[in-house]
Amino acid sequence: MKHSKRLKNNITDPLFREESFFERVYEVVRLIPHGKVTTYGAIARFLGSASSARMVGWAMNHSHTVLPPVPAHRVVNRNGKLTGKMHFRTPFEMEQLLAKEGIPVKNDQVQDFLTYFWDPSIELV
DNA sequence: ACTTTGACTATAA
DNA sequence: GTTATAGCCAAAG
Repeated sequence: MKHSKRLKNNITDPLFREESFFERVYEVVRLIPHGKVTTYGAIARFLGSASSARMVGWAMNHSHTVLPPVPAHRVVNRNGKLTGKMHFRTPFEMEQLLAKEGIPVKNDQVQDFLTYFWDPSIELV
C-alpha cells in the first residue's frame, strides 16, 4: 500500500485473491480428493468456525466465479444429500460429476456416504 | 448501521 | 422414519 488508499475487497471479482472466509472455504474444497466428498459443517469446523456451515454454503454459491476452479460437487450436506444440485448449470450436473468419480448417487443421496466422506479436520495436518 | 438471507445443523416432538 | 424450530454469522441489500 503505497498510499493511504486501500484496495477494494471485492469478493465478487473472480480475479481478486484475498484471505477472506470465502477464499478459505475454496482452498479447502480444492483439497478434497477425487472420488471423495465432504460436508459444509466439516469445512466450517476445519476453519475454526464450527457453526458457520451456512456461510460455507453461501461461499459455494459464489464458487463458480473464482479461479482456480472449485470442485463444488464434492460438498454435500451432513447426510450425504446433494442439497446444492440446483446451483449447477443443470440440476443433474452435480450427480453426474460425482458418478464420474465413482461415487454412487441415488435420489440425490450419496450411497454408503461414510465410505466416501473426507474430513479435512482429520485428513489435513 | 440495520435487516435479511441462506448449497446448514442439532435438537425435539 | 418425518417435520418444526432455533441457532448460527458473514455477506448482501
